Amino acid sequence: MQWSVSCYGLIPDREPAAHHTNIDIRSSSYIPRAPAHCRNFRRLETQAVSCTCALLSRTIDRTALRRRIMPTLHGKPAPMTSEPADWLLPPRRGVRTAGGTKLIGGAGGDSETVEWRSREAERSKLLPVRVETPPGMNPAGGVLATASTMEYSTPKPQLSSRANAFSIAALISTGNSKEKEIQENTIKPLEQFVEKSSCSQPLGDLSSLELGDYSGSASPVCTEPLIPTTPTVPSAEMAKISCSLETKELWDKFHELGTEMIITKSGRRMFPTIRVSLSGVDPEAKYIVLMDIVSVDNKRYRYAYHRSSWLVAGKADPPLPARLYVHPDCPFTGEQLLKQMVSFEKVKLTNNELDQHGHIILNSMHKYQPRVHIIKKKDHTASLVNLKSEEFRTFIFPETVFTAVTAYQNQLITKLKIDSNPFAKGFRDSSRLTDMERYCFQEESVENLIQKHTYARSPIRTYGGEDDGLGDESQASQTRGSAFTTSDNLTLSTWVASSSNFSGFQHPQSLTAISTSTASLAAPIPHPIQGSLPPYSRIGMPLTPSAIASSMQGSGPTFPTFHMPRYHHYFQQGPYAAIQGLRHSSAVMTHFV
Amino acid sequence: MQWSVSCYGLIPDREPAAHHTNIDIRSSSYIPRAPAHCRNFRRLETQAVSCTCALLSRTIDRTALRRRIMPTLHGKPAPMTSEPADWLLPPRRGVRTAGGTKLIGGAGGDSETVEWRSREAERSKLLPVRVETPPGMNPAGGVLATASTMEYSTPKPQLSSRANAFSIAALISTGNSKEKEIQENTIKPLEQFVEKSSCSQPLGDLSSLELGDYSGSASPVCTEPLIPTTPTVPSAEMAKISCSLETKELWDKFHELGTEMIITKSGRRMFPTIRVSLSGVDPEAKYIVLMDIVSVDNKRYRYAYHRSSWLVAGKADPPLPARLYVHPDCPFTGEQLLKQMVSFEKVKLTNNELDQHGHIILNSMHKYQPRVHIIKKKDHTASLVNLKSEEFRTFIFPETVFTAVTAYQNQLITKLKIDSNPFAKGFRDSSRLTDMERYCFQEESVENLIQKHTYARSPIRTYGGEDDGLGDESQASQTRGSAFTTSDNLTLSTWVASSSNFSGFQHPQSLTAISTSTASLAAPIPHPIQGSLPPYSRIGMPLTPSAIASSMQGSGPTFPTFHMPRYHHYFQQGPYAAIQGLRHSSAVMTHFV
DNA sequence: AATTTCACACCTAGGTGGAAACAT
DNA sequence: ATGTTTCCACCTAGGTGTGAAATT
Repeated sequence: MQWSVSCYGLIPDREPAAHHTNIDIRSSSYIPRAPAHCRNFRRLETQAVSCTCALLSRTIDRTALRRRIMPTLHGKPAPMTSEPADWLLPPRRGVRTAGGTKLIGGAGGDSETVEWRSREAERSKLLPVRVETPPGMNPAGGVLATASTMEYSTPKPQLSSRANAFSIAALISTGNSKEKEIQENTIKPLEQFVEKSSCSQPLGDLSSLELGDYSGSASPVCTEPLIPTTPTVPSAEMAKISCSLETKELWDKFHELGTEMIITKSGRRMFPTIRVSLSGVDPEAKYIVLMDIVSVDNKRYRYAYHRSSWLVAGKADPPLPARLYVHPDCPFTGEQLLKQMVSFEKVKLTNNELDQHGHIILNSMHKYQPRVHIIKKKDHTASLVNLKSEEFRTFIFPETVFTAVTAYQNQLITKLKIDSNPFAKGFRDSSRLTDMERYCFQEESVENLIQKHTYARSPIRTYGGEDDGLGDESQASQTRGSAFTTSDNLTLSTWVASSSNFSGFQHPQSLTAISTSTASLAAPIPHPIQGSLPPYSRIGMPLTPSAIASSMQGSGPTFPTFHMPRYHHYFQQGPYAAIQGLRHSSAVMTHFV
Repeated sequence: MQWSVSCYGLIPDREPAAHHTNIDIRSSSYIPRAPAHCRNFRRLETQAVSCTCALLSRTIDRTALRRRIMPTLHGKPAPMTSEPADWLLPPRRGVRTAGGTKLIGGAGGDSETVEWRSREAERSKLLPVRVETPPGMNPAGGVLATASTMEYSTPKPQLSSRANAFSIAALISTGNSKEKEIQENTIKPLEQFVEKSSCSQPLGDLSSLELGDYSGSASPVCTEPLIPTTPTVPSAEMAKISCSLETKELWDKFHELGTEMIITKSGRRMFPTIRVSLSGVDPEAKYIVLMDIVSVDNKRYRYAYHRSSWLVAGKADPPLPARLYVHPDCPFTGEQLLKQMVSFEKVKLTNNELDQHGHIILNSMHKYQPRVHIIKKKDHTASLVNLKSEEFRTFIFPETVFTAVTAYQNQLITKLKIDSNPFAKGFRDSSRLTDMERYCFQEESVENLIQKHTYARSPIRTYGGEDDGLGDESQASQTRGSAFTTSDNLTLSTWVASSSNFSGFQHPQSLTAISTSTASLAAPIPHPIQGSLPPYSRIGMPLTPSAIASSMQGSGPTFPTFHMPRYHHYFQQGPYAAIQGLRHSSAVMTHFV
């Protein structure tokens, strides 16, 4: 069985033989990506053209098969008879050249059939994964979602059908009220777990926080605390601080599907990135902004491919050394915080217990909640270790809950990551919006939308110096997070010392909806920042307690610098950041104001 | 006339036709770089193989001709009869494949001859460019330099001859005593200019520094000061500070040839990078480290291609707004400065007077001297504007003098940049050291040398956290710079205010040799830091005086962070950084110690 | 059988010099 | 005739998911 591909629009002075490639998809030797002479096609063409011919046909191994094909069985009524191992994946990307794409061959027997079957099956993954099919949803699992809820008519049957099924548009809540309502009325599986587990957990030994004493150790091995939800009453000054999550829409998209974050030995960035805007700070004061990630519950999970859902797989694995990630630009002046957002794009997650890079260490298949802390450097004459004088507040955004994984479980998460993370652009379907589709629906291309939003708004989070046209998504929506604050004598050292205890957990139940808050969040139970200390500065050394402590003494300013690469990077982070709603959920969730 | 090339060692399953390319070098259409199917060869082969077949033959335009061929006429006695416009450049890079290289064709008439002529002529550029042929040097200009001074026998005549002429080894002072002595006894043309101009310049109006008053303006247009060389006596504390230039050998190499730095509208980095190590600082104190670039003299230069030398072309152009470049990691703690070097790799040079990015603005074809300043943040309660209390010192490394250009003038500088800047690796001759040469001279490959020096030494400038094997050139040689210090009431504001005056200049005459200093450097004339203010922080805004001022108030620490990409980047910066001497010129040039 | 690791193609982001086009 | 600008191929550096292989 052979597929062959012809690419149009190539520079004409190449030999035709090089343009035409025959690949035996049954050959025992797997063809990795496009061969060099195929990849070269791309270079011969314009930027917009993606042509990876060799990938039109390939075999997949068991694991990939199970992950990619099996989940779709659940949602699709079409009977599956053949062994999954015999299936073939459809081309991972469509072939699109300047002149068009044409499948020439494809003379396969059952393979071809199966390929189409699985392609249809994949389309069924359009809608968010649910444990139960919610009322009002298509029981079949959303095979028709593309056309029905997104108001797209059926796309071209060949490559574009699958491509469109996973298109940005198909995965976005574009404000279409019908789908919007359905989603809001539906219990998301992740939230089910979160809320169930949070409710089942007692408050626990949060009161016995001062047992351990690792504060003097350079590399204390501390365990990860659960989320304490009952903060003390903050000082009036700290209470005024509010914190909003940038790119909330993107986070929401992931949250609906059940966010997963890859963890690797060498460390993997989070995507989406935690980005917050702080307000209510004193422009003259200095602040430390940091984040950590704490367990949501005491459970280990597994992903049931046949049900496309997460299941509890038992008790949590032994806790790992907890780490703080201090923002590399710390300390900030209040003035800075008011003008610019704080992006934690550089934080990395790892499953390596012995990590020496200061990455945050997590257990795979566990559920986690990132937290953002802000500490006021109140006393610049503070000693190195005695940090009892500083105040801090903690903000939690429930939509940022995620499951740590070493490989993606839910294919929709993979798809959403690919479509929204610019670094994964190489895996996108280049035929997402073909010329035909644009013509048929008079719809603006994604690129146009991005451009519009890029230039229609003025950058509010940056100084105006960089005239490179950045500023897209600068008014992207935000959401105010719930805040836990303490101004008592709990310190970073205490966080370290106390983190060897497992604490009870109660997830903020009312925070899953935007713009609401409950007074129960202000219960006067201290909220220690717990965990071992992160490495020192940019140098890669573990941050010792004294190092973190010394970083908070004094009132030194962040000296002016000229470059903003750190803030550049994800200002445009793929289609989502730009085209997802301009709403700004400005409701401040702090009840201390 | 046609050249054709056959590349060996390619992956065998490519069509032979694709391996063999015939290119009419007389064709009117210029072939830019290697065509795609030729470039592809490179990908098919190993990393070490570079194959850009199409460049074996090409025509060049007038400008390139004048710049590249004409200079070689001067040094070469061979008579030139034909018009330069008819010449052909030799292949810009050699063709080297895993299996070897073979010139198949080459049936040209005079073109071929001329090509060989110019190739030989290029070899004459081996030695530093000199205005006068110094005694002891080959009067012909060094055509035989490769064989004679480098103790290489005549290399292979074809591609490798030229390749070797520009090899790293040929351009390095490898410690070979014979050449070393010759070089040290020779007056370099740039130094001639520097010293002549410095001597001919009166001290000038250095005393009338406080005339202007731009200190309150956000974007004051100030002129660039000449180098003041007579500092006041520093405070005892500041006098202890010494500053050494990292990668001095690389700077020396460029200095010998007459360093040129490209300036572009959008800004161009410096190469080599200004990197200094500071010692004698108070570990507990906070410091600001910044740099600026000042005119060396009041002259404009032009490059005489036919003489391969720089000539004075008249008085300097009107001065441009002077800019300070504050190191983006400021403020530093003294502890940090003692542990790590300060790299100004991100500073950019521009010729755009209206630059809004905070890049340093220079006049093309003018000679400049970078300076490094360190300011102690003495009083953390200082007001925003009143900065009269801080002390600072200035360090000048004469080997970092350069001429700003919009296009390289001296071809040897181009060659050295290409060979030493990793970003220019694409322009390197892959055949610099062929297998044959290695065999003949039992010489270690450049790669081996780099590797040796990479792993033989332990990193001393970084914390040990990053275990990625970096640390090469970590003990690379340094040289102590001359220091100008003041502890009087001259401030950054004063620098701004006074920079609209042209000041006299006296270049430190004794600093061209390592480890010497003259007492005249300590003459008690204030050394203001002058110029307009750089943009604010990473945000891209011009740095206002108050911004720079506020950055120096308080005693706040640089908060610990985890990543050190900024310090990674140029730790390995091409062969030179690694293989150029392990000497550490540790002689401290400050006479205040 | 489930999960983790690894090498790798393919991106983003941006630093190089070359050559032609442009400006003066 | 000389100097400058622009575009581009070709690098460095590193962030993506992929699928086979390794590990548990």
